[in-house]
Amino acid sequence: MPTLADVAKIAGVGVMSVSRVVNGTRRVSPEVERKVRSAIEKIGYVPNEAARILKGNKSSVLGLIVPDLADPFFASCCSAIQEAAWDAGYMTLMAASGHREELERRETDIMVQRRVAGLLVVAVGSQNDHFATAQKRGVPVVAIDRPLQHVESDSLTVDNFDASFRATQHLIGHGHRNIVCIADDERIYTKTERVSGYSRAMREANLSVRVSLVGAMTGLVSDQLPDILQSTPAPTAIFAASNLVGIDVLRDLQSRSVKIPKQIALICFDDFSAATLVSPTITVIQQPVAEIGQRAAQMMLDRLKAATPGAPTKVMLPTQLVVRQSCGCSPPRA
Amino acid sequence: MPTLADVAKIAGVGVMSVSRVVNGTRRVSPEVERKVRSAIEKIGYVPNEAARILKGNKSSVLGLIVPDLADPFFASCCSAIQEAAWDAGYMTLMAASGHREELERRETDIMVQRRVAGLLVVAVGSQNDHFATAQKRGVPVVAIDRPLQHVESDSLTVDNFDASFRATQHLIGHGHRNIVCIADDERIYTKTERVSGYSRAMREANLSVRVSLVGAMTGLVSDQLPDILQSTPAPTAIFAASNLVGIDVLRDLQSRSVKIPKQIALICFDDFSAATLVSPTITVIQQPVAEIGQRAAQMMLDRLKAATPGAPTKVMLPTQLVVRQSCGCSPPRA
DNA sequence: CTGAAAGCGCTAACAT
DNA sequence: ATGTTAGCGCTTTCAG
Repeated sequence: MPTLADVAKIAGVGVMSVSRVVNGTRRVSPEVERKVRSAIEKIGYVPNEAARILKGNKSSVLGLIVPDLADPFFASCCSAIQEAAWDAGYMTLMAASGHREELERRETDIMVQRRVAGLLVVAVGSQNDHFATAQKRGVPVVAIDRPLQHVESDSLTVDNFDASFRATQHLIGHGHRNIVCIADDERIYTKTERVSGYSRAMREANLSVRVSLVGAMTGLVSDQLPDILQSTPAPTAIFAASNLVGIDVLRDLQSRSVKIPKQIALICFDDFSAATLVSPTITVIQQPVAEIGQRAAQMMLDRLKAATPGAPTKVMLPTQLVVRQSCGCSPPRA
Repeated sequence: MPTLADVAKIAGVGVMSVSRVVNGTRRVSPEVERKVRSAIEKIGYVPNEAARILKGNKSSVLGLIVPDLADPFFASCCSAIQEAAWDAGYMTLMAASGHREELERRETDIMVQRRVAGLLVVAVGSQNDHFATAQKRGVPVVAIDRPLQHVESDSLTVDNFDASFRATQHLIGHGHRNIVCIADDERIYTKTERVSGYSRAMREANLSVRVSLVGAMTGLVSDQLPDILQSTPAPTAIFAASNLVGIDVLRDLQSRSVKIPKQIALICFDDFSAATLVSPTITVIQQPVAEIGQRAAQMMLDRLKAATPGAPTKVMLPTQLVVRQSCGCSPPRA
């Protein structure tokens, strides 16, 4: 691999002239510039980034850790972040934590070791001391989708509580009195917020709160749904606290030939591509995915530019209730 | 930031002892090891990766460039690659080319400049000289999903031709004689292979080849479909050469209340999550997404381990025709 | 088993 | 406007 010194030798100039031409740091005589450029061309010189980082201790690489890179929601976030980062001159190192705190910790440590300029993260655990450590080392952290427990940091979330609250009110407005909330049993921030929003709406309307947890520990949707449907008073609407749950519910309802929204209305947190393909189409709470990624990246860039620690910035984005057919607003097959 | 020398000073030993403890390069007396470890703990030493790279000129980072990080197919690939890379001690730098060759070129150059150990890429262009340059610089390239035109490299693809050939034969086997192939108008390898596979099957059966191109230049599916349906002889089956096209076709057929598979049968290249949620469920050609990522990563790791240039490895994975209802095999709502 | 010194490729700071 | 020097933090090499 040719080095800057090699270029200097061939061009017959000092190393700094070469450095100046390469980085455009200062004016250089056209004569020298020409010689340097042709030497670079000739031996195919490419600057060594590692040496630059070693010198300046700044890397223009951002770290991004999410639970699952294949999940459509996270993938869209990553996509938006990567694009915004690139536009600002940063590359993005991505890693999936597989929802495991231990892996997330190791990935975080390695990224810090690699001197990433900043860390964007959808955190999966509750300890989070590895993020505190990162910050102590001068690596700013932006939490996405969920705030960091026990650790102060910038964060960018959506208003899960309010969204669920309004979605539930929407169902109540349609005259539903027996509304069941079905949620994953994972204990993460977004889920508890969503359940809380639902609960608040129900209590405000003097209706009884009925939450069913499904998942690895509490059983599959297909196991639980019969019980839910046959409980008394019979539920007339379901609020699915995630699209994964919603899709399972939908599939199950279809296989039982339960008519939506006639027999059971359905609203689902998170949009999904099939929501407009099935009949009836599914009413969902839509998160501004691209905006989340974009704003999160922007927060990081601002933080990096400022270089002042400063108080953490907390942004909470609104969601949108996208009314389709499954809530009973408009007749299906319309 | 504390350095290795700082640790040495505090522990009262030489720098090399510290280095050896940190890397486990050689045996060190327990006494020294203890002192070093406690010193590391005390000042929170973290090795500086840049210095390591500068010394060794090897970075344990892989570069990954795909057209779109949010696309489910690419996202799944990325996910599998990242995981396999991590298990082998590599981190992954990801970038989206946005289907633009110029951007892809810049990203490639920057990654080479960053001394990535290898480059995995779903290439979008036809020039590809930037990949040739990368290889010349000692950065191996593995092409995923499509081979690199004009450039020799390892590649991992799926057998688009054979898959399309057999899917078309499947429709012919159901007695269909008028089968239309609808494909994106992008001029990429996978599309042409798919159209070729379809064409071959039709010609072998002495049936007339009818290909419709849709997309930015040739018009939307919703614009084209009426013409296609009303052409004579009336088509009784559609082979959609991608899931994007398939979903558009499906949506359009639904809105026209065309009965699938009774009036029109449908097979779609690429599985998609909605395919099992809609009624009838959609027969698709399934690509082994996770395996593609895994094997591609493995190819890269092998190549890095070997360190010998050697002849390019070309792997072509088989696909699977997942028979559901839309092809007419089993009655819908079964 | 341990330490000292050299140098990886680059740029900031100082000469000229 | 250009060149020279020093040193970023680490590991390889060579002595002890």
